Formats: sequence, structure tokens, C-alpha cells
Amino acid sequence: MARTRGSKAEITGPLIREAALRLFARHGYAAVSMRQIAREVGVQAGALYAYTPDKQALLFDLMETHMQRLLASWQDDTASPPLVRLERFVRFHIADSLDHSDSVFLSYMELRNLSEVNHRKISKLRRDYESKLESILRDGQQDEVIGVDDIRLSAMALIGMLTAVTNWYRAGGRLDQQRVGDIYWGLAKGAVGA
Amino acid sequence: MARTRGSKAEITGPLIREAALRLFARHGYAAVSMRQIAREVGVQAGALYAYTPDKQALLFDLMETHMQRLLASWQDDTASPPLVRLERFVRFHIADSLDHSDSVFLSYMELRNLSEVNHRKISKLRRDYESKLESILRDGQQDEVIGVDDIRLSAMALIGMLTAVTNWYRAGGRLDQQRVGDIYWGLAKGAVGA
DNA sequence: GTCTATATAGCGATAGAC
DNA sequence: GTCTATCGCTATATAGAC
Repeated sequence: MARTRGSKAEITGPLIREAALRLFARHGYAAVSMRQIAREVGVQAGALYAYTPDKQALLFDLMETHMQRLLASWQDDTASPPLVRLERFVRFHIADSLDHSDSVFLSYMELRNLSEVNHRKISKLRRDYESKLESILRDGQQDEVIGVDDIRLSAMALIGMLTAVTNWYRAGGRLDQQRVGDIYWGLAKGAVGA
Repeated sequence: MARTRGSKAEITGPLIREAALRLFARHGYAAVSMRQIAREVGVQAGALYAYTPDKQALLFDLMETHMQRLLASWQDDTASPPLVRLERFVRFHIADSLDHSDSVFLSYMELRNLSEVNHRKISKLRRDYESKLESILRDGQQDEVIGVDDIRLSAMALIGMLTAVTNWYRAGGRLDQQRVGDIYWGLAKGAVGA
């Protein structure tokens, strides 16, 4: 911090994104000023505009990067039995949410501060992710190892349940991540009638 | 709207609260100005300060009112079997969340914009509500009609699952509220091993 | 690439008239 | 109870020097 003058292009970009993510998640997009982000990085506010055309683009970039990383990280194995795939999804989603809780929070909370066109793009990526779980439930339904009344709604319910882990989980608390995964898998398995 | 001059004390107070709730939920506390709220109500910005000492108090009041109304609305019947109580809770929580979705969203989202002392008060009310569900799960566990690995975590998971209904439910959509309640009760019942 | 300086606008909150 | 007017401050974004 407190740096002034001098060109550090190779690191300033990532630093801006890290600072913006942390501050937006903590205080909200609208509550954070470009000056605050700049101060955190150690540059003057004007310098940020060499990296982003405006504040809105910075928010969108953070959310899009998060969603694309999430989608790329999930590797389904459609050859495995549906219940094996479902257990992997449950543990993957919990671990990924906890490892990127700022991004998860931001991508859910600040949708409303996106321009209409940006909102549509992020919503599409979210639906793509949701459909990954839906396809597992559908295959399980077909194999009769899963029994739910409504695929779409059950997928939304499960993702809601799993994502909410970020609301209360604290590293170093009563339960470690493995144990949390165990308990949630027990809940999810029962929920889908397996 | 567009009203100017004239004293309407008996209605202005509620109108301010309604407008603030709607705008805060839609755009975020920090993104909404007192001038915007005033415009929506049809008064000048200065007039708001006859009803609230400042913007922060207005936010806190909305959240506290919501939590207290929620707590007062839930009437448990501890004489009933735990599974009956759990079904009632599931349907109550869904219906209440959908009927007050702006308040639900606000009370979850804007915790971070509360002062420390206000944050503690709201958090306590939330924990009070969560413990209502925990007591049902505990009684069910004792009667051996419910089997979960961890009462606290399962309560958080269930509330997360139920509350997320506000993310996708649209009145007049594919499913009505009764049907949604049926499906969620099926999921919740299975999740707790009943 | 980053700085300083600034244009232009809006903010929360208050004072005093009616 | 509401208005008008205003204080003091901060916001996003841009221009031009280095």
C-alpha cells in the first residue's frame, strides 16, 4: 500500500480485481467508491481507468469470470451412476462455494446492479450451471434411483441449500469441510428420495 | 405522486417505509438516495427527517419490523407430532417468504450495512427464528421419527433451501404456492430421513 | 502507467419560513 | 408537517503532464 508513482502494470490489474471483489462483497457495489479500491491497491483513482472502462464493467468482469471458472471446474462423468455423480456435485458445489465465497456472494447479490444486457449474460451462465444438476437428477429419475416431483424445482432447492453454506460456515469452526460435505450429502440424498 | 405542499402525516409515514423497502430491496441500500425515496412518496427530501432520524435508522427499522412480525407469525404447536410441526413450518416459511419477499431479501442482504449494534440485534432475532426449527428437529430426533447428523446444520440447510424459493418463484408461473409447498415438503421430509 | 487537477453531479442532513 | 435553500462533502469520470 501507500505506493505512489511508478509503473507496475503486470501486477496492478490483478490487484484491482482482488481489491474490488473483496470490497464489493463486503460492503456492496454501490457502497464502494473507485477511490476506495484505488487506495487499497496503492494508486490514485484515475489510474483504475487504464484497466476498466468504468465501474460497471469491473463488476461485470468479476461476475463473468467467476461463473466461467465455476462452469469450467465442474467435470461431470456421465458414465458413472447418477447417485455417484450427485454426490460429487454436492461436494464440489460446497467446496467451490467455500473456496470462492466472495465471488458467490457477489454473483448472487449484485445481479440487480448490472445493466440489462450484462444481467442477461450472467443469468444465462447461471442457468447453464443449474442445468448440470438437472441432468443428473433427470438421469437418476430415469434409472429409478432418484424420485423427485419436479426436476427443475428440486435442482433450485438443492443449489439453494448448498450455497447457503457460505452464510454460516467459518473455517476453523466446529466442523471441517469434509464433515460438512458428509452431512449435506446425507441431506441431499434423502431429499431426492435415494 | 407529484404531490407538493400539504400535511398528510397519517399516511406519509407508512408510505415512506413502503417506498424505502421496495427501493432498498430492488437497488440496494447504498444505491438508493433519500431524494429518490422522497420523490416516490411525493414529498421533498427534507420531509423524511420528520419520520426517521437518518437513513440508517430507516433501514434498521424495516429489518427489525420484518423479523419481529415473522417471529410473531410463527405459532408452533408443541403438542403435535414433530413431523406435523415440521410440515407446518415448511409451508409457513415458504408462504411467508413469498408474501414478504422484499423484506426477506433486504434482511439477508443489507446486514452488512447495519451499524455494529444494529447488526447484533437483527442477528439475535434471526437466531431466535432458527431455533424454532431446531427445536422441532430435536424433538423429532428424540421420538426417532427424524434422523439427521447435525441439528444446527440441518436447520440452516433447510432454511436456506426454503428461503431460496424467492429466487425463482414468480406468481402466476408454472406452479402455484400450494404445489410448491407440496414439492418442498417432499424434499424436506426426505432430507431429515422421515 | 500513473499522477494531479478538475468538471459535473449527487449525496445526507439541517435551518428557517410557512 | 412540509417546503425551499443550502452547507459540506463525496462521487464517477476525464484531461493533460510526466
